[in-house]
Amino acid sequence: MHPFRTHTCGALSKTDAGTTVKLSGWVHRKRDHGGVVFIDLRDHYGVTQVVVNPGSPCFAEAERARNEYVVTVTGAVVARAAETVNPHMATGEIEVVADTFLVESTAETLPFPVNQELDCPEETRLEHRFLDLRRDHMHRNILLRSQTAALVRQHMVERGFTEFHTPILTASSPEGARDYLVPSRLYAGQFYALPQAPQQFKQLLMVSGFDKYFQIAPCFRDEDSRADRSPGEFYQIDIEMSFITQEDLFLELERLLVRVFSELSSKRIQNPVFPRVTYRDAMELYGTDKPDLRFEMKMTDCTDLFGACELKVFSAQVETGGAVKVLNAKGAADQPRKFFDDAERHARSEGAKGLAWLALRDGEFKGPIAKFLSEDEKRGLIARTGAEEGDALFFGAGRRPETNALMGKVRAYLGRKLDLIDPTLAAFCWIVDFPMFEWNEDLNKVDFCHNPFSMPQGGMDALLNQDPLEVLAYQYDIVCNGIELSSGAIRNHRPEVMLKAFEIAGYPESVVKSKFPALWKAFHYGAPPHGGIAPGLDRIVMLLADEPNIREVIAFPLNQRAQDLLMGAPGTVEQRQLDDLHLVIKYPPEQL
RNA sequence: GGAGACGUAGUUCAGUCGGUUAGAACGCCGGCCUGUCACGCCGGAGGUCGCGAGUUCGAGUCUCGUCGUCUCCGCCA
Repeated sequence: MHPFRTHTCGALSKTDAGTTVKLSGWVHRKRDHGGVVFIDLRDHYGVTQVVVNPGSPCFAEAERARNEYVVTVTGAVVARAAETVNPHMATGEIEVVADTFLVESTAETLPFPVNQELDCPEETRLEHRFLDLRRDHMHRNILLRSQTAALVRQHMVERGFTEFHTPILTASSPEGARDYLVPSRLYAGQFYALPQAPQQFKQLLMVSGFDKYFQIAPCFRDEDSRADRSPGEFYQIDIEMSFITQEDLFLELERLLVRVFSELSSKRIQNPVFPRVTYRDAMELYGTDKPDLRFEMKMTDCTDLFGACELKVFSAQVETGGAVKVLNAKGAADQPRKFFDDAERHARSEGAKGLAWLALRDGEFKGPIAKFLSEDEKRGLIARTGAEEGDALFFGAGRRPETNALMGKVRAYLGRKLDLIDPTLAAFCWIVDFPMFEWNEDLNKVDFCHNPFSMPQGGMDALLNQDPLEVLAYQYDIVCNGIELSSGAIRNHRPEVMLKAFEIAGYPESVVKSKFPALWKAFHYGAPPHGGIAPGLDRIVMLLADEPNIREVIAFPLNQRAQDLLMGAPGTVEQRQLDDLHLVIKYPPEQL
């Protein structure tokens, strides 16, 4: 038919004037003047203005064109007259005067405009994702994702890492998230599971003597979604190294992230050597293990100031072992009443009964609880929080963990509302020294806090001689701008230490052997000390693109209810397929 | 599983205290227009106000239920 196009719509310039080109693309916009017709033709590379003059034999065909028709045009590149140059357009110095104009395919009325970035319901966008991805914004996000993956690969290979492909059909793992199961045809009643992460495989590779592993690994978890958590599947930059310390791993990952963020975003990295914050400090100062360090505000523990306070909810905390935590919102005293009301409403929506506040104006504390505080208590507050004229203090009181969590939410709210967050910053930090164990309230027993395969700090000695709830692990998180990119750990490569750790959490030797047969066996044949991390690719791209929602950086995401409305997944299958897999469907009562 | 916000034309939205025939912009269809670039001008079509009950003389508007979407909690070692 017709040969492949000779040029693209993004790169023509004055130097091409006089040449004949063949362009193919989508009708981005049409301006029909009756006489002359202008068509902005768009392809993957950009937009070029095509001019169709009334005398042209293809004039009638061009007038037929509508938005998003696919057309092929041949014609001469012509330098525009000075007064018709469009400075807002990369190709604005030229235009293509059409000799031939072929409509390749037509388009129905669009469910949403492609040529402008208008908000429209996400459901509509996902049902027409192929159109949504044509839009400049999404097109750029998906390109950025590709560039990120390419840069990560290049960097890791340059650093001496080897890329692996680990199995997608694997065994169900007993702990962690809910698995996606794949029924076995050959073995009735048995199932594969899609990997929640290649965790055990990468550790086995360390035992196999590959000492620097990486993989941009698909991971599958059957858990509910969030704005920064896609349902079903996501990608991790999975990394594991042998013969390293926690600090070695930190330096390696800092090198990668600093490079990715410097090359692919305009954000300024707050500290190229990421601050280390202990888990305990993170909870006490920021009320979360993923603090947004783009702004400084920390909470102050004022529990002991209020032992004799008239406010029972304050004074009670000293006796009951709870906490009174205070945030100083600098300069917020003059905020309108609505600001404080909204803060309280926000706190209530987070499950708190109330949130107290004081404003320091004209040298005096003002606010609903001011009259209950003694002069000593007020002086103590000023000394403790550094409150000055014009500041506002926010109080939370109750059980320590819940109060920390609540005030963490309030801190995030204040950061947003008071415009304290510098959007041009990338503020990374390491959260270190996670506890090895925690108290499980439901089961009334000691349980693993995070990954049972982490090495306890102090090794066997710590497990034998310390209160289990005091033992820390070589377990860490990497956080950026309040988003957790990954957990990681120096692993426990010693079978006897592993056994002891599981014993403390109440699991006998038989459980370790039966639940984790591969690692258990491998660690008996010379296991190197090793550790790693697996930052989420989707979340990194989300930060690079400055998107609030992870679905904006995934070409074909599931919706919040884990459905793909475009492809129709999940969907029912033929009885024959069920028979092959030895499956009988047991419907819940409401679906019968 | 729980909570909150939202649901009006293809799309984004307005719609007053419950009151006549539910509006605007963009898009779509038709006509006019030879230099626009978010082209312009004229005309037209397009609505089960998510769905179902209820209150009322009268419901887009109030109440209840339900469905859907998003956000959060639970969950995500």
